[in-house]
Amino acid sequence: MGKVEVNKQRKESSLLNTAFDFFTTKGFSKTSISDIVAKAGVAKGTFYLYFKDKYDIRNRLITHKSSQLFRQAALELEQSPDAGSLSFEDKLIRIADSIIGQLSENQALLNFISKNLSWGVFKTALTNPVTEDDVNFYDLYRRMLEEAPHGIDDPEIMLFLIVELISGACYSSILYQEPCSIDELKPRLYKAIRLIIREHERES
Amino acid sequence: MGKVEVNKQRKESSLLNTAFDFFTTKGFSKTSISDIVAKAGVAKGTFYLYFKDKYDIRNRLITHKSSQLFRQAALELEQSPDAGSLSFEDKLIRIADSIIGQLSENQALLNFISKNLSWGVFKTALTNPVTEDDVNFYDLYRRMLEEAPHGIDDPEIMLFLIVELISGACYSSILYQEPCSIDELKPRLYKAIRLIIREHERES
Amino acid sequence: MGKVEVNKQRKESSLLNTAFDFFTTKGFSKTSISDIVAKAGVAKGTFYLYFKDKYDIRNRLITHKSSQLFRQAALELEQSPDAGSLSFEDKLIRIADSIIGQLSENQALLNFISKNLSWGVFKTALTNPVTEDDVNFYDLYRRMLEEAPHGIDDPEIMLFLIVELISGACYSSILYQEPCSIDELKPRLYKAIRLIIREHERES
Amino acid sequence: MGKVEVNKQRKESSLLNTAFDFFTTKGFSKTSISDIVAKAGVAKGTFYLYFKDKYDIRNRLITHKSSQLFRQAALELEQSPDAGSLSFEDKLIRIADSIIGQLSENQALLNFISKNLSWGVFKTALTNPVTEDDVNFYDLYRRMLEEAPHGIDDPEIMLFLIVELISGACYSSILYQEPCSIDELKPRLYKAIRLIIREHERES
DNA sequence: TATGAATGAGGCTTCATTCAT
DNA sequence: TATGAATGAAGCCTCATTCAT
Repeated sequence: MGKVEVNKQRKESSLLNTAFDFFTTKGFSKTSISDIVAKAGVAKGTFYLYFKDKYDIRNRLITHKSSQLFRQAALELEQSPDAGSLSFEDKLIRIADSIIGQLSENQALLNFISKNLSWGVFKTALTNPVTEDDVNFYDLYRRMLEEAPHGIDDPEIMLFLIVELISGACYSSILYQEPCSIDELKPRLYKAIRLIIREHERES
Repeated sequence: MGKVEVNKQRKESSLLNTAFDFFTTKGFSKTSISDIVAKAGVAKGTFYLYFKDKYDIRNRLITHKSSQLFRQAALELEQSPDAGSLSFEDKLIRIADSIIGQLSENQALLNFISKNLSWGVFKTALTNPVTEDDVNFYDLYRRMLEEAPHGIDDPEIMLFLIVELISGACYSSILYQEPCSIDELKPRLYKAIRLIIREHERES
Repeated sequence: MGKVEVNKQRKESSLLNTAFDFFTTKGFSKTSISDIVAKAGVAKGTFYLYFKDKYDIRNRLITHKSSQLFRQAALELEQSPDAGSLSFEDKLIRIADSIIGQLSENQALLNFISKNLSWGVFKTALTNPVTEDDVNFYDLYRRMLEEAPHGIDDPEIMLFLIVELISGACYSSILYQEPCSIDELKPRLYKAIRLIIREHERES
Repeated sequence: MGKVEVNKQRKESSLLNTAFDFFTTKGFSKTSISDIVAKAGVAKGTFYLYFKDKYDIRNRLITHKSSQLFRQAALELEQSPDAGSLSFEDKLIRIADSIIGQLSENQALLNFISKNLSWGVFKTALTNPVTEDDVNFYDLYRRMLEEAPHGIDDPEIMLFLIVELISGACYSSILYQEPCSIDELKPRLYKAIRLIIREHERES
């Protein structure tokens, strides 16, 4: 609240942003604390007032950035005029499409996240928002599930399969155009996702 | 031929094996050249006679180990009594199953490969065997394709999707039982793979 | 001001002195940073807080030591009782004699400086004092020139010739008594210097 | 004589030439034996059949190259049409001029020699030719002295002073145009040399 | 005579982290 | 809370030289 409080927030933010810039451009292991504090304009010791160590700041960044990805996707879905009329399957595809879009436009972010992502970190990111405006994607997902007409078997496994498929596919096709560009891949990818969803839909 | 040549082979092997042990137990970045040479019983300088640097030995290991994974899978398929009667789809599932089996039993290998794998490296590994007994999986895959009854659309993309799905799924479920154990995951995973394959099968 | 500042000064001094000792006894290329920090009693990393690298500390030493040489010579000249009555030519000879004297008594210094000296470094040393008590010899030289009765043509070239002659002559004769001892050489050397000066004196 | 003998000569030559190329371009300490043998096309061990160590090849190069400098200067003087009519003083100036000319046109050589030259090495170079076609400059100098009309006092000291003056002056003015270009310097330099010579000429 | 694999000490430098101020 | 000087282990790599072939 007080000036002091605000100032602390500013410092932490500054460190996070600077670290993110370096991690995405130079890579984690080639970025030094010196780099970060120098550009953030604080003393070396100060870094350790805000973060336990180098890994701490990285993990906080990953969860925060992943969360923002979903936050943005959820927002886009919500604000879409036809949101009401979309099926569960369509909504998931929309979310996937939004995330792929964001990653395409921010390849540094994609690289940073993929290199460090695991389902575990991921789940944490989506379940335990770090900032107040981080989204709790799991709540959203649960709400969506309720709308599914026939119910979904093993919804977490289903999400898991989809996330892994997307994450692997994006990394390779966006960053290296391998085995093809993301645009060429999309139809195939989305079809595969739809098939996985349908497979999990409970027979009526 | 001579003693020298044999000795060189032994040294290189020794370095590769030792490095692999360290990479899989301590991790790549926490393994030092000193660690490797000390345990391999050679001088530090000797390391640089065989490998350009630390990254070089890692890449050679990844490609070699990946190749061996497929080699073993191909071998098992070939030696299977019912090999002749299997459909294209079934054969792919068998290969996947073999690889997942190997990775389940060698989690250190799984960890090492996943952390460092990309489709690019992967393709290289399968296309350009480093050792003479490394398998050229691409040839095998091409032969299998020919047997597919109706032909396959975009066979490389299909393989890509399957590989990414398996690789992501294995990492999380084998190493961390997240979101469930690999055995629980298998039915869902294999079903998803079958769906992807069918989607790529050309309509008759 | 504070303790810290004083401590830093002490550390830097300690490093400079220790480095000088090693450079003059073991030689530059055979002196390692390890040698220096070990004897100076600081950590290896500390060295790099004060100097960019090994070359940096060498250059700072050369300029500083050269400057001190001239500082001492100028001081002796100034304090000499007959200073006022000396001609321009005599003053230069006095300075040369003082420097040669110092170098004779400190052969390690002579060896260190000669091996690394060039007119460029030299001029820098005399023009840009590094410590506050380093002397600006160029100012002194300019003042001396004004006293020359008829004026001097190309005073910088003249100084250059004298310096090169002295520096080459000292190195060989002081350190190796080749082709003769410095004492035997002096009359010839000073005569040569006087001739060079006269040659540059403008005809009245 | 035999083929073997010739082959050995070729190898040694090849090593010397290659080393010279590297020393003059990369510098002595940054040139490795590996560099030399690789380019010379011989094995590493072979190097040590011809030279004791790295310093050995450097010293042999310095003496050889210095000697060639004088050889060429002596040759030019000899072939000059007016050679007969030149005074002792003029002949020395001619030699100096030839050497300065050669060094101007081969700055790499100048740099190499200056960095490593001392009167001791120099004298050795001129007294003990290494190749059969290296010149014994001392003999020539002695013959020239005999022609001097009145005789020369301390001829070695005189030569020493001249050599040191030229060598220092060349280094700075040819390589760095400091304090002026060699062409601007020449009149002053030659005049200084003439004065030194005259000073050593015995009064009749 | 010639090779080149092997050596291993040692080089320089970086960096995460601590702690006195 | 903030600083930044100090640490010192550890990192990677080079290279002159040797020696078995």
